[in-house]
Amino acid sequence: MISQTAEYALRAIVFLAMNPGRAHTTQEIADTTKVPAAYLSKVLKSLVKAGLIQSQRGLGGGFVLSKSPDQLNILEVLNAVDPIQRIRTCPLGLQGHGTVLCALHKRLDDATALIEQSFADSTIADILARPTQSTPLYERPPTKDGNPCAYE
Amino acid sequence: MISQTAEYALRAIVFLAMNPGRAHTTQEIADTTKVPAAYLSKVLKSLVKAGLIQSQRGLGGGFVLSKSPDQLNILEVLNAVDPIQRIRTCPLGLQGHGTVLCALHKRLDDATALIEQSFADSTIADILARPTQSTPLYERPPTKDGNPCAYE
DNA sequence: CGTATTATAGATATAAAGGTCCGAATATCC
DNA sequence: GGATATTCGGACCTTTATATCTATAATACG
Repeated sequence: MISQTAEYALRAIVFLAMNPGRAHTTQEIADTTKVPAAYLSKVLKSLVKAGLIQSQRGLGGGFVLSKSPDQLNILEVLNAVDPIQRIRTCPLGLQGHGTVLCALHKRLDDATALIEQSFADSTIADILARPTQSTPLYERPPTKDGNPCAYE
Repeated sequence: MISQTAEYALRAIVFLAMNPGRAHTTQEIADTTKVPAAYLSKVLKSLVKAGLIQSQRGLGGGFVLSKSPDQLNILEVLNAVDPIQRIRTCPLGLQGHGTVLCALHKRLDDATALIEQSFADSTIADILARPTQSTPLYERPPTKDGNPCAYE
């Protein structure tokens, strides 16, 4: 459905949203989200480039969200690493079709639009707020002192 | 959104649905649908294995649909070559989560379900019936005698 | 200033998807 | 039966996605 890279990006964003107040290093995010650290580093770079997170080098450095979780939706995260492609012209390259899609590709693009809208409508804050039996990314609910990484 | 392979499979199925009555060779389908013939051959093999189309070797052979276009939906075609994967267990492998997904993965699976349903609801016949300005796969509308390949 | 810490950049390796090729099997036509 | 057309099965190649590794630049702290 979404690429591995997009999945990793979402995990990182959700982690940062759940742990605000200070910067978090690649290693720290990687450990909790169970993502290969070296690869996560690349993904985070893309997120910085897209302006979704900010980075800080050196001691005490790491990554923080650029904006509040209720102002950030899933679609923005996906588009930063692995853009959802709408079908705008005939994939067969037929001249007569031009920008008017045939029924098949219209149907496929409708589905794409559906997903696009669905992701645009759900913010990261929605995910954090959503009541479920298990906390995102964590084995058990975070501790009161806000340091969930003490677990495991 | 969907893989290249899935796109090719759909083109082939739509082509066969639009040209019933006789078998069509790999080359014939490839030419019209603008798909590399050698690769299409592989895709068609998958469709035969899944039971969506039937093959016939030798002179006059080729491929035909196994069932009527109104009994065949897009989801079946996709699942034959590139199955849509629902998220059933926690991708992080967290024990405490088990089969109950956390909010993030619940959200992603909801989107997957949305697409799955959307594709299950549209049959190949729907696509053929849908009025649009351009005929699926073809530069111009098929001729009266039912031989659209005369074009180009 | 020197050292530890951390992101950044780029080269390289591995796996999966996409694509090609060819010989064998099967069917039709004469 | 022989010639021809066509799928089938598998080996092979190419490109892209995923992942790792190493060196470098920026920052903080003493």
